[in-house]
Amino acid sequence: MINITFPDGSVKPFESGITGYEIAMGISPRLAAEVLAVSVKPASDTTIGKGVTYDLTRPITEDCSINLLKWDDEDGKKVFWHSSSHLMAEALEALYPGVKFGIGPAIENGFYYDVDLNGQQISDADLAKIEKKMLELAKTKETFKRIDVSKAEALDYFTKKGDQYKVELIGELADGTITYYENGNFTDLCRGPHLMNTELIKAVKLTSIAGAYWRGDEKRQQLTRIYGITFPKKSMLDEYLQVLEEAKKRDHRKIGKEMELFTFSSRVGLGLPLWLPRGSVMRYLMEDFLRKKQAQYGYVQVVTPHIGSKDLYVTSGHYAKYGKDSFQPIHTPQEGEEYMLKPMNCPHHCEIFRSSPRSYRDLPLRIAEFGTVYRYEQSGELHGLTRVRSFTQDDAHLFCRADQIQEEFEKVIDLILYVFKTLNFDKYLAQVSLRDPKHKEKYIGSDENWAKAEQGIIDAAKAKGLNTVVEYGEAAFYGPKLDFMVKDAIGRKWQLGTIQVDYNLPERFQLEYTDADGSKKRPVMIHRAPFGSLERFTAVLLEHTAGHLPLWLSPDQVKVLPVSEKYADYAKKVCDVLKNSDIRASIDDRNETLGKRVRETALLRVPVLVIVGEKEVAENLVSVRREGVDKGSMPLDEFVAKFKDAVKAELA
RNA sequence: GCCGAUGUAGCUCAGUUGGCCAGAGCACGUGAUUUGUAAUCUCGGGGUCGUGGGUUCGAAUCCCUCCAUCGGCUCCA
Repeated sequence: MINITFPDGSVKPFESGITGYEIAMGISPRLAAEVLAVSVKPASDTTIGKGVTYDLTRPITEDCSINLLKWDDEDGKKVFWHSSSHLMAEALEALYPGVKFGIGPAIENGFYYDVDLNGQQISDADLAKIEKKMLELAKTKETFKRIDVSKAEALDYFTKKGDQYKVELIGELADGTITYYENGNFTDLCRGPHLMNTELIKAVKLTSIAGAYWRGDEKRQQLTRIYGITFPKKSMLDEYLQVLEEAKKRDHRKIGKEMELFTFSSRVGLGLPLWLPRGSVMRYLMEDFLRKKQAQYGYVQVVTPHIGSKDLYVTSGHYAKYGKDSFQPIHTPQEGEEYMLKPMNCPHHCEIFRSSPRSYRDLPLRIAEFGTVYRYEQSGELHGLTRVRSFTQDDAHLFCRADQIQEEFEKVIDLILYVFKTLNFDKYLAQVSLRDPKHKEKYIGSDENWAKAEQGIIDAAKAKGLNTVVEYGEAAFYGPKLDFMVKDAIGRKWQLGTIQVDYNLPERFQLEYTDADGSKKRPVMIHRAPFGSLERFTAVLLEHTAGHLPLWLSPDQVKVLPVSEKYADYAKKVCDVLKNSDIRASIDDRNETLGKRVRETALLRVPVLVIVGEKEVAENLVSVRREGVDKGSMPLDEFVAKFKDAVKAELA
């Protein structure tokens, strides 16, 4: 007998060898029909991490805690999509004889399979045919069978089949750990786990075809990657397609153009954004917003140049690591003198720390800068404002003592949460990235410091009540970190806001402070950026809000529209009053119908319209429309007061 | 950087198998109209069909080069 612990904490005994499916059936047949796989974490495994996902038919043979995975669980979806990729492979094999398979994993939204079509061509037009075949096969309720095989057997099978990719993969696996999965006529080398059968897959959409190198190595064979997504219900697919459609509408590149926020020019250069006047208003507002808050949190603001001598980056170590792939050094008339565009602000800030002797009383020293940095991203990687070659980080470096890490983290978390709240990101998750405990040698800094910092981060996240996941091995070589993942209005995830501990740069720059006992100590450095970069944040914010920015951040807050030219003078007067009250207002008294001007203003996403005509002039009123909703008319001063209150409420 | 697709007016797009001076809507200019909450009407200007080369009697259309955009790959201090 074995003891199995359920998510609610209850423990029940079972026969050893019981399967996830049998356990689910024991609870209810309805649950069993819905459950996709089971997460098993042996009692002997005392790490914080998740369990291993088992097939529902795989025997469970030791004391463990389990979690029955359904569609709503990330890992449940993974199994579903992984099985779907096998189903697609089966369909491909049926339609394209001789096709060879690379790898076919589940990804965040669906799955893909890298295939070598053996000289055959495939285009978008063929996808429908493959989808149809998949659904046809799915209906036959093929079971996924897990089979243990020996290495020799597996090598023999795929060598005979002529699939050199699988042969290569098998070559790297240890004998005794190799499994096949079989569905229908398709046999694949696969660790699993999989669904019980294909019938659960009710809706299929193959989304795109792309080239991908075998094992991501551009020197090797190029394979065809086919992307797809599947669902257990047809309605879910429809919903998903609708979200895609919505995402297209919210594309920040499109909205940025419509709202006249930013543009690009190939003559200026790839990936170098030009902020237009309206976008610049927005950007300065974001800076002011954060600068003000940071001042409250004890930050000091600095300004540093856009270039630095090559030596600076040799010292920081970045030259050795990234120099080759960066913008190359700038030469001067002086022989041997070289400067680099700064790829980050930290080295400059380290030098600011060094500019004067520091005492433990000075710590934490929080140095902030909206620092523009330049990174030579590969041309194919550039994308709107999310991936550019010049961007401005809302950067700050906190120099502190080891025992201050937790408190500093807590403060930064507060700051980030304030930013999220003000900009209406209400769904987020914190990811704590720690060392890989099995490979401590990969990281610099002492064990003691790492342990202290990691615990500090975890405790800070807990103290702030964050919904947290811990990932081992995800830390940078120079320190652990905490990242925020936010979900936008249509459910997409973005990584925003990051806090990182750094043991490396203080060492390289020989940073020191004098401690209470007169001894020299090395400070810890924390990098943090709530927005990440103004460019990327703007992109995410535009997609999150579909361009309907909060009032305080709208480049144009109010548009004043006279019903006809007859009321233009009154409209001008109203507009002046608004401007004098620090409201970003402008007038549209063009010789166009009111309907047309309302429409155009709405398309520019100006949040508030003030309309004045005969009645307003006579009674000294304004008629107000906010985000398409008529708010009726009111005296001008009442409108100003209400408007200011609304802005204040947003920033509270 | 690599693979694939795309590139026609400021924007969104038509342009059949190569064949009259290359089209539409919006935007822009003009005149009329003086408008009450998402598109008033008139007339007009505007394009080396991404670039350079080639095939052809003839190229937006076919071929090659380069550039850019989009989707992936790789990378992300």
